Amino acid sequence: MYQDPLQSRLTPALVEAFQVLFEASVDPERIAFQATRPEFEGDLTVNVFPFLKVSGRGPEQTAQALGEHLQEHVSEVERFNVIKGFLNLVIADAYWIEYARQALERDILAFPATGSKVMVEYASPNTNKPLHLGHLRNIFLGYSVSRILEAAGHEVVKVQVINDRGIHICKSMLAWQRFGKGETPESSGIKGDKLVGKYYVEFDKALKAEVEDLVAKGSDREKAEKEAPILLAAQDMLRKWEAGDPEVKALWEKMNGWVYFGFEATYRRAGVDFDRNYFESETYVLGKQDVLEGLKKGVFYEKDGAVWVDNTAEGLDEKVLLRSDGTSVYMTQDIGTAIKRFEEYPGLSQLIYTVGNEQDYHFKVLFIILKKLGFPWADGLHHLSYGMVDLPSGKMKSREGTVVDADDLIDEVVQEARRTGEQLSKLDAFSTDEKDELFEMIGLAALKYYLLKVDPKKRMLFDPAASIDLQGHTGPFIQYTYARIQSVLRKAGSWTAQPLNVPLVAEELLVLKQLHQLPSALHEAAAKLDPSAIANQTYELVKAYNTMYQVLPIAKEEDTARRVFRLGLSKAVADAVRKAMWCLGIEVPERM
RNA sequence: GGCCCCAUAGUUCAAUGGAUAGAAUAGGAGUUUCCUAAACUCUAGAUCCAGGUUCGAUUCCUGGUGGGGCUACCA
Repeated sequence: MYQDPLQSRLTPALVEAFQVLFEASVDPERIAFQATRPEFEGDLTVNVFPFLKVSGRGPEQTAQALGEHLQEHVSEVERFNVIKGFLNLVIADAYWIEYARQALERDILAFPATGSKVMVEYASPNTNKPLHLGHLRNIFLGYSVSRILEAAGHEVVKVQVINDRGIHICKSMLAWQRFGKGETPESSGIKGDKLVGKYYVEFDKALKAEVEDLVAKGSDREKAEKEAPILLAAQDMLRKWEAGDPEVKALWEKMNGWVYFGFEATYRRAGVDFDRNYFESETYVLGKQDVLEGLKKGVFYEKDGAVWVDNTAEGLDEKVLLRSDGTSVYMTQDIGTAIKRFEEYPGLSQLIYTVGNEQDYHFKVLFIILKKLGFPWADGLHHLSYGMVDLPSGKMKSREGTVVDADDLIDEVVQEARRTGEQLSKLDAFSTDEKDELFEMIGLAALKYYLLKVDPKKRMLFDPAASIDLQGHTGPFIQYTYARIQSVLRKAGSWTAQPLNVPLVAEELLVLKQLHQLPSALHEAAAKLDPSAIANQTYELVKAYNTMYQVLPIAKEEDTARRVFRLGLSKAVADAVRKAMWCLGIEVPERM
């Protein structure tokens, strides 16, 4: 379990106290600290209820005895008070002042290198449609987790899977061939992924028309939906693709090229990148051999000519891995791709799949299979499962046209940032380019923070109005605080940090306590693959800072020692905020 | 049908089994001759229901209600 410096100082002292006072040995893991509630005096609280059996005394007596021991033996503990079973410890100012000094000198959000290498997969788009809001949660989440793991000392490999083959892209290709009249992104001015998406919709329209036509002619609807000529033509195209037909391949390459170019533009604007792209067209053949070997080893079994895995002992079902005609299913290629990745990147300790929770079952099965196949790395597989994004109007459904397009959404948040920014008219000194850059930064911060402040596991509601909010618990609020500090530091001119030897005032202490919590939040975020931990603690920190800023003079403080201390604290907060936001994939401006 | 996830102020989100359940937003009241008011202060407002475990349950267990997802020799 991770402990901050204070806790790792106090824990052994408490263990010792139990030994000395009660002749009892307690498991250090069981000693839990919590921040003292603001209505009581103290900084850190130890709850002694769990140890009453060990101490053989009442809660007050136990806490009192422990408190006395700590006060005597731990220099950081200045005094304490006991309320019921709660031992509230007052930590000496010297500790906090020393922490402020350290935070000014080093990056408190950089953990020592662990030597372990982690692969994070965080996008797996199909190439027949542009990216939407759901992809954005996926992308921002995965990117942030990559950065958090990096800050936590791991080496990270960021990858995406591009589903570039299959019936979906053939549908777009066929519709373009029939109705496109040679339209290209250049000729139409339409972004490549949007153009291909347009023909996917065209296909769907044509298919519906054909089905209606067939039904009107007396055909059964279900049958018509399976046998509409345009659908058969698309299936035929897929077969030609698999057979390597040069004409089909050329068209496929051309249209996928448009899509990649479009995706790249969106990724660039969103500020994310990948170290390696996996294309389904290259990986879909993988896995078959591995399944056959598994069959030989008796891990799988054959039934009606198909290869199955039996996971009933694990509480799951049986699942086909190879059809009776020998062809693969999704699971097959995922098995093969995982194996390939561990071959390509020897020594990977973890492979994290950032994929929506509708695939929970799929990954449970995948991981069990790889374990059954005996791969030692199978324990390092992890599904970072995130919840769906709902709209106020309900679920996003591409069929009903209720999806929120990623590019449009980014445009909107940036526009909103512009509207507010122009209104506040604080930016007169900015050039047009500088303004553009700033509004882009603010808009994206609003969007990213909105999506990242929520526990990834949970389904969330995307309220467009709230997502472009720039006030309150938002990314722009954090950016604003950062810019504010930079402004103070600029105005302060040059100064030299020096230790403070007068008591801290309440507002300074609150800021320091929140700053002190930030590394723990990073650790939690890394352990749980949950950016919301660091997002929320960063918010707590800037809130405390703003309160201090409001009530205490900083650059204008007349007492020099206090002045440089507050400047130092301000800079330490700004540095930590910048790094914390970096962990979320969010940039911070020097002015706003 | 089977399996999985979720339920907290009007709304959107927090809360390692611990003290009087925190924020934001919307509502009400204030703060600017002073370092950026995208800020700050005050105010009102919530654990789906019923059992159980525990010194102590929003948290764990069982049942119920409501919502969502998965459950093809489709991709």
